[in-house]
Amino acid sequence: MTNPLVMFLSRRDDLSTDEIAALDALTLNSQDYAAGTAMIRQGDRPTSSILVLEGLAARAHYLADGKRMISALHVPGDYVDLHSLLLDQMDHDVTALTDCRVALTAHPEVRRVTERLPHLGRLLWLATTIDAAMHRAWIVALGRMSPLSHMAHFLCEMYIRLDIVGLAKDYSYRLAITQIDLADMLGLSVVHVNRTLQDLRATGMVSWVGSTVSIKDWDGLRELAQFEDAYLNLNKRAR
Amino acid sequence: MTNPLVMFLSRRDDLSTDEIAALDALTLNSQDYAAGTAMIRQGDRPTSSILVLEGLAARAHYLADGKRMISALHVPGDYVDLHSLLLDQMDHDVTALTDCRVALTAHPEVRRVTERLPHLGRLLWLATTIDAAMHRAWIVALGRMSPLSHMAHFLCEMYIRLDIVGLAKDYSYRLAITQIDLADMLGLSVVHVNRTLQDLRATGMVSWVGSTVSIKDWDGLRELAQFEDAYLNLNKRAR
DNA sequence: CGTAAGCTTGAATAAAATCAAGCTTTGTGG
DNA sequence: CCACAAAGCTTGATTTTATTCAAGCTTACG
Repeated sequence: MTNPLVMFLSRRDDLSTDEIAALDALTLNSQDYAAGTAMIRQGDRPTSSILVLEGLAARAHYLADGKRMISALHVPGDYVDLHSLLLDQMDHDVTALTDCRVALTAHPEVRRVTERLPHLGRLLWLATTIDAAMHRAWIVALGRMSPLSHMAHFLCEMYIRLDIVGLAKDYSYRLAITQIDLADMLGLSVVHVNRTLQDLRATGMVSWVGSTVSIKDWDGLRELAQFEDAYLNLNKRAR
Repeated sequence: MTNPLVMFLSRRDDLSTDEIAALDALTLNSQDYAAGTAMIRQGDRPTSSILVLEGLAARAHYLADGKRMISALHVPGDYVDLHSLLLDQMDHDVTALTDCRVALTAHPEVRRVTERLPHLGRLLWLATTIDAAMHRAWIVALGRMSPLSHMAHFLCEMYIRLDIVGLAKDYSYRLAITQIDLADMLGLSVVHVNRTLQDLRATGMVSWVGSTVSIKDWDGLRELAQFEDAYLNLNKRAR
C-alpha cells in the first residue's frame, strides 16, 4: 500500500529516497475514527499532526444558531492539521465524514524532519499553501458562482485530488457524503442542493449513484465549472 | 518608521535581533503601485515576493462572464505572494485597491533566509497559515452568515489586523475601499451591500464616513459577527 | 420487518439580484 | 473659481433565486 502523502508530494516535485523514508516514518502510528466522530475539536491544542490515510474528513465550523459550515474536505494524503504545528489553538472541528484511518505524528518529530531535510520542509509548506489555494477557489465559488457551477467545480476538484492519490479511475470515484454535508460545503440549504443535483444530473455530464460519482463529460463539466486546475499546482518542478 | 512585518510577526512570537535584521534586509527595495493597478497578474510566475508596506491590496479572481471576486484583502505587514516562492503560477491577480508601497525580495534571498534562520522560516510559514485561517473564516461567513453579520465580521477582522500593525486608534481606522470592492469581497450585489451598510449603520455600532471606520460598540459588533479572534493567532508564544 | 437516516417533492415565504434612475462627491480643466 | 464629468452612492420597483415548511418516499440495516 503506497503512502498517499508520498503520492501527493511526488506529483509536485521529485523526492529523494531519504525524503521518502522520512515521510514513511511519519506515518507509522495509525488510528481509526468512525464516520461522524471528531478527530480534533475546536479549542484543542493538538500536540501531533494528523494525516488522512483513508476516508474523508471535513473542517467543520459551528455557528451560534447551530448552523454548520464545512470549509474544507480532506482526502487521503492530506494533512488536516499540519499547521497546528505552528498555530495556537484549533478554531474549528475536524470530523470524519466517512470511516477514516489516519496517521499521527508528534509535533517535535515533524519539526525535526523539516529542519533536517529543508527541501522536504518546503514541500510540507507547499502542502499548506495548496490548502490555502483551495480555500480561495472555494471562496470564489461561494461568492460568485451559481449553485450549479459551484457543484460542478466541487466535483472537478474532487476528481483531480482523488486521482492524484490513486483513488479515481475512468473519471469515476467514490464520494460517500450526504447531501447535508454537501449543503454545508456549498453554503446552501439541503432542499436546494437536492434540486441543483437533479439539474446537474439532467445535463448528463455527471452521474452520482449511491456513493459513486462518474463524470461522463469532463470537458463539459470543466466548462460549466470554469474549472482551471492551476491552483492545485500539478506540475512537477524543483521547489 | 517601523517595519510592519516585524510588527506582524513579533505579535505572535519573540524575534531575535538577528531575525529582525534579516527581515529589515528583506524590505530594502520598495516600489509604488497606484490605486487600481495590478501588482501581479494571473498566469505570472513571480521571481520575487511582495510585502505590503502601505495601502491595501486585494486578491482578485475574474470569471468568464466578467464577474469579480476578491478572496483576500491585504494590509501592511502582509506578504501577498510569499507562497509564490513555492507555487507554480499565479491563478489570480493581486491589485492595489488604494495607492500602495510594497517591498520586493527575490525568491532565492527569501529561501536563503529561511534556511539560515529556521525559526524565522517557521514564522513565515506561520504567516501563510494565518492567511489560510482567514480564508476559512471568510468561507464560513460567505456560506452561513447573513450579509449583516458578514459585514460586521469583516469590519472586526480589519480592526484587529490593522491594529496589530499600528494602523488603528480608538477603534477607528482608515478603510479607503468602495462599495463595489466590498460587494466583491462579500459575494453580494452593490445594491445589497449599500442597503446592508445602512442597516449596519442603523444599529449604531459602526460609523463609516468617507474612508474612516469607527467602531462605536465593539462588544455588540463582535456578537453580531460572532467574531472570535482565535483564528488570527494573536498569542505570543514560541513557535 | 420496522425504523432511522437520508432523499425528494410541492407550496409558501423570504432574501437577494437586477433594472433603471437620480443623487452626491470628487477631481479636473477652462 | 466655477462647470462639468466621472465615479461612486442611494433609492424604488420588479424579477429571480433560495429558504423554509411540511410531507411523503426510499433505502440500508439491525
